[in-house]
Amino acid sequence: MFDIFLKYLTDKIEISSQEIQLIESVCKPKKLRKKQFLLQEGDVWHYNAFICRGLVKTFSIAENGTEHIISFAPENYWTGDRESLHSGNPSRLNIDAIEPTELILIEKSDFEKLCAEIPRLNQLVNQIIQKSFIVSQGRILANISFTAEEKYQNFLEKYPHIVNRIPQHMIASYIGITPETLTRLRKNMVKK
Amino acid sequence: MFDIFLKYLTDKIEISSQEIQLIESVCKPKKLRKKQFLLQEGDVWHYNAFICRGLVKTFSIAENGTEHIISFAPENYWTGDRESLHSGNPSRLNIDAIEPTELILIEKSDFEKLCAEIPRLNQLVNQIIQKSFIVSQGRILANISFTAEEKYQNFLEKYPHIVNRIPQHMIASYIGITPETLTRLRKNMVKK
DNA sequence: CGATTCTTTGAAAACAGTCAATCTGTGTGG
DNA sequence: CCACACAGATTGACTGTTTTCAAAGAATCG
Repeated sequence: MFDIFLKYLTDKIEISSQEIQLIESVCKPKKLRKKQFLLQEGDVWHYNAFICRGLVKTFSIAENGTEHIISFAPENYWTGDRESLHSGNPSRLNIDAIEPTELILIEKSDFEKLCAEIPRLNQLVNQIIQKSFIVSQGRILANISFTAEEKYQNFLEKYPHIVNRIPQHMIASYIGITPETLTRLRKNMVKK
Repeated sequence: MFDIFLKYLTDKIEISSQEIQLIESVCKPKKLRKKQFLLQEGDVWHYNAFICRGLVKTFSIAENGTEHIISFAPENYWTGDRESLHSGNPSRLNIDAIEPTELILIEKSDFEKLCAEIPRLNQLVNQIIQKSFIVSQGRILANISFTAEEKYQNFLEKYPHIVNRIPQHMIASYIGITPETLTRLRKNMVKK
């Protein structure tokens, strides 16, 4: 499992074998079964999590019980709740596994030490956060300016690699419409 | 104008007088009249911009000419297009002044030098980006899970300090509804 | 196979958008 | 200082889209 993470890292930055050892020493591998929670509302999140295999989703649950999906994270993506991680407050989010998943957890304090020791890693992390921000700005624009159909199209274009691994009703949740509406809108799209 | 920026900085991080000189040497003050563009679609954005006084908005223009507002930035906020800044591609966004505005521009290359020279500043920048990301995640959740009325309520709660400086139709644009719908929804809220 | 999860369908109701007209307040130029 | 122009807000009537709820069909998994 660590080898996957290592491959990801060495693809992005140069690291010495000493640094690799340091990193490995703080990595906690974890496996999730389908539907198993990685983070549950009310708990404090204090990790950085890297997905090696599988697929998880981050979501919030409304008072009426509806799930609203904030993000998907397949292999080679990071996940977690940065808000809870940063503030130390109980999370309002949930993360669970859509597929059986293998991931690596790094404790907040360990991760900070790593970043202090390995400047390139620190840079990488900051780049990732910046990129996440840019992506989420794009999603906001889609949210406020696109029609339901355009939002779906946009999703298909942006995430072709994971579309067929995600049930339709979760895509509906992600783009902010009901599953029924998505069904109908797809029927319309086929016609054209 | 620089004094405002300096106050902001010294409130957040410690800086030596030498560093202050260095910073000041790369700051370009700029004034905008109401409705004046800071950035126009198609241009490449290569600054970091700090608002000292006034208020600007960042928006995208749809094919039919509708403006979709992605963010507001009043005094003591940063603005710009991180996507264009990062990629070097022409921007798809516009930034213009809602109020007469005074701001400070720092060239991308100068800014990078500053960050390299002043680690605390670099840290501050990364914190700001991380915070922006957390905020935009919250906005996405609001977008996909709230009703129009809740979105408006949410806006009032989150931005009380600037609500009365922003015309209603711009708030409507920001939350992704038409100005007419906002009018009606406000009338409903008064009743209760 | 049986159970569960996911998708589809239908009909009605709620909601939001469009377009055009009117109203209100502000500020500028004569 | 007034009148007029302009931007912004509101209203009405209408249309179109999306949700809701309930039920029935697929598909998948153990």
